[in-house]
Amino acid sequence: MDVGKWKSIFGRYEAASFTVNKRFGSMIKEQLQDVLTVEQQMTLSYIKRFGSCTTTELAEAFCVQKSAITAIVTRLAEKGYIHRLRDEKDRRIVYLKLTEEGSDVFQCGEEKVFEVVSPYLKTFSDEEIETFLTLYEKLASQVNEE
Amino acid sequence: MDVGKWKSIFGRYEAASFTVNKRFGSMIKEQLQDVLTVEQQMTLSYIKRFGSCTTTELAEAFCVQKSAITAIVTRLAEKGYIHRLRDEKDRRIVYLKLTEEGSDVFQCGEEKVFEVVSPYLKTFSDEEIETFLTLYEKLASQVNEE
DNA sequence: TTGAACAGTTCAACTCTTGAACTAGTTATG
DNA sequence: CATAACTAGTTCAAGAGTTGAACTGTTCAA
Repeated sequence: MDVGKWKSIFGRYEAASFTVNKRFGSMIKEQLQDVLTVEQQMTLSYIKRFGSCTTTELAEAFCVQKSAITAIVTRLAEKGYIHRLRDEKDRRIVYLKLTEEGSDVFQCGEEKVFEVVSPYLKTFSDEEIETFLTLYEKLASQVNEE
Repeated sequence: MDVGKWKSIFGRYEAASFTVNKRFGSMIKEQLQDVLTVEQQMTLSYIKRFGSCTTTELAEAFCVQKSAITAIVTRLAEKGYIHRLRDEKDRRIVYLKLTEEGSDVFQCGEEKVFEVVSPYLKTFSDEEIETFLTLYEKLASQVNEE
């Protein structure tokens, strides 16, 4: 009931996320220049966070088919930023790890992204940012329960 | 100063937005099926909101080159969802408008997207959602001041 | 009048994505 | 044990989105 209220809330969410995502996305792309694409940076980020991971894991986290991940990983491997390691026990599995260079390139990009994004976060008070992040994280965890 | 605190906040923002955007993006794509892509739906949404608009306006709003918009608009026009109207006074300008069918297709997609997204928004209390949206909108407006 | 600026398009090249078909390896069941 | 079903990952063709350079056509100002 009160569908109108929720339509209005949905519309506000749509508009805000559209603006923030397009603008931040464009700034991030600009910072990464021609070194990495945004998807490639996120892929390195994911692997770095978990130390190593598989194609299947990445496909689930990114909500895409495994073949999409294979393509991205192949490009990153060609650039020398990732290497593939076969599991000795279960030889179907391929572990993805960052190379030394991949780790450096990621870190450098992340630093640049931080420099352009953080000024916007800093316009909020401590309390505001904490409230905002807590609610955003709550939304993320709800959405993650599939 | 206190760079560590802002790195941590930045990391939390990155993680939450990654999860929410990938999951919602995938759900939205699934709802739109093979009728429209997400970008196409957002393009129709923008035109609908303003009644009519130009390629240049869309390129600015979407933070992409004009040629990217031309490609999307051409596909939408081929499907019969948009028509192009030259300005009679300044014949360089092309106004984009939805066709009857384009408006219907957009509305139908929007309804389906609402059905899958709104349940997640509804898990918040009235106060939480209002606080969250107010802060998200504040971020959007900050980011919009280029 | 002519040159600069602007709106939009075209084109080649690239990345990302899907979905189907495939290879290779593992597990379960009779 | 054999073999069928499943699993991990890759390959491939096709299509969407994107960039950046070159282009057409139009407007405007010096």
